[in-house]
Amino acid sequence: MGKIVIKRQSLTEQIKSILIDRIIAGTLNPGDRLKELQIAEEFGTSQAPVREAIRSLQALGYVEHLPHVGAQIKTFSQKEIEEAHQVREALEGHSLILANVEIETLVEELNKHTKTMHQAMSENNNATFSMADNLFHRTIVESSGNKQMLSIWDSLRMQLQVIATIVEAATPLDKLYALHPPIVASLKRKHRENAGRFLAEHYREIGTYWDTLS
Amino acid sequence: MGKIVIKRQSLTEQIKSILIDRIIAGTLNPGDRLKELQIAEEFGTSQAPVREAIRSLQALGYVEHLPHVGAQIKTFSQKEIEEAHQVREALEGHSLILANVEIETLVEELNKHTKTMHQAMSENNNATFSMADNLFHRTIVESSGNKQMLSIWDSLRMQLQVIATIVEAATPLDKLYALHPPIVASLKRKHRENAGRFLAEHYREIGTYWDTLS
DNA sequence: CACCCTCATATTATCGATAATAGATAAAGG
DNA sequence: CCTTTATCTATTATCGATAATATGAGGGTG
Repeated sequence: MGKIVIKRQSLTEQIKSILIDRIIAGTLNPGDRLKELQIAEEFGTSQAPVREAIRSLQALGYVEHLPHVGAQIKTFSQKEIEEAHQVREALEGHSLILANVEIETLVEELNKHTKTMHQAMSENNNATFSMADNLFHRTIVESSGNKQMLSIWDSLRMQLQVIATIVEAATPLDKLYALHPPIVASLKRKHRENAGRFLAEHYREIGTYWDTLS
Repeated sequence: MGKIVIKRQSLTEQIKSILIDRIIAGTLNPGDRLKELQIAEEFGTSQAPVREAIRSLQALGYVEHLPHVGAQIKTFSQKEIEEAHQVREALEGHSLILANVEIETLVEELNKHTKTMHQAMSENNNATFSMADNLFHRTIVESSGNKQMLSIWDSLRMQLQVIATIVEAATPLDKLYALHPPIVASLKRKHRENAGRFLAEHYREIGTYWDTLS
């Protein structure tokens, strides 16, 4: 029966998602402090669920927590961002080898995303481009059929989203776009190792752009 | 001055480490429930720090939490263990490519661990073997100079420690041992790609042993 | 002026108590 | 005898209040 399930979410969960939304939306910026009681007052709750929400944001890598001092939205050093890129490259590269699904299906889906990128590029729509770019890479990891791998990949999203926006604002989208079709093309020919090489090339280039910016 | 710093750790931290110790030591087994008030009573604290400690164990992947039901030590399915292996292979493989340190130094350290393994093997000391095996692989990831990669690798320890013990108890240590020297040998000749291949071989074999056991 | 205290203040960490919930058990109805 | 509904119980989730702590301001001292 199509009974509507009203999911009673705990306060902690609700607060957590609101805070995450704010971080992603940029209402909360890196460096901002999260004061438990202040937030509690805003939501009309006690300190406890806010505190728990913050701790769980910490586990997700959104905030940094110092004992007896408090939490603040995490700022990412250049080194950390480089590291995150390397981890992603490792995961994506290995996913290409594992790829469980039909290569055809994977290629098709990847093509969908490159098309979106292409479209966004011609409209100079950075937000859409960024999203499609993200989905492209996520699709690769998804194809491994390894949930943990995907969840780890996702956990790095926060750090990289920041820089992605910056890089994509400062770099010609066509150059970024051009890094993707070769990967798909290699896959289409079932040359997984080659696809891996183009993936490495992709990350090498991103690194270069990032370096020139910072 | 050599003044001894008594680190005043928060109750949460203390409880957390005690619980982790118990999980690793096997005092707490997969499936066991963690009841907040019961643990609180044992430690003579209130519910709050226990609850926080448990949530942080959850973040670390040691326990599973169900709303309004509670937490229990996580049990790992075969699928999850396989996934964890794949993630480790991805990270180690990419670390071999990144390896920042002098290859010589790396080779030397890896040799140290293979020697320990060899020694433990001849004494049929599974515990030592397992530890050296672990260190061997951890050293590889460490050599990448990527802290996040190492910390993710570490986070998979829990799941794999369980199976490592089982596999190593049931598989001739010499077969397991034999999988490592080729990796070092390739590295010594600066053939990183080859080293990667032997690493893949290593994980393939472990997977085989694991399959026959379950 | 630099340094080391002391104290005030803002905020986290912890407490003990209560409310809310899931799951088990018993009762009711067909 | 089975199914559904009500009640009970163990436990988590949340509350409001208090204790403990870090940080910064001021004030004294060399």
